[in-house]
Amino acid sequence: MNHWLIKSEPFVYSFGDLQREGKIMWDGVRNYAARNHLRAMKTGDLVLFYHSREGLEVVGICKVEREHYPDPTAESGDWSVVDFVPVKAFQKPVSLQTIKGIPELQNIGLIRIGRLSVMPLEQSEFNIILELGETSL
DNA sequence: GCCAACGTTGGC
DNA sequence: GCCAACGTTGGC
Repeated sequence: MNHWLIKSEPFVYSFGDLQREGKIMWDGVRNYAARNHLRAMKTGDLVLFYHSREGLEVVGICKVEREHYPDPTAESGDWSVVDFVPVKAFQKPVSLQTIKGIPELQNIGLIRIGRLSVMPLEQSEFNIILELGETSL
């Protein structure tokens, strides 16, 4: 089982939207690094959901329900989507500021590669963020 | 609104 | 195949 973190602008699509709708096809990724991470996701992998631009915090957990398939919104190029379903919202959102203050989290993509929208996490990193969010599976 | 970081494009 | 110019993302 692998662990991941995805970013979304909440005014475009929020974790609350995912909870309401029950499922989302994660389309529109047009960055090769992010696409390759999508393709590496396996059914059941756990994914943290981060709100970018507004909120700036990890707000919930979702999981991969369907592994990658071609992005139907792509007019050209070789792009992929996966389907996510919500698992649970964090008891307490974990802010970017908090994450920046944790030495063990300095290597995550969220800190190191600001523009990356889909990134892998070590299990240890995933667990630390869950703890900070006062949330367990 | 600014700007740093990064990816992409296109001329050579 | 290099690299300058440009566009986009996203924190501040």
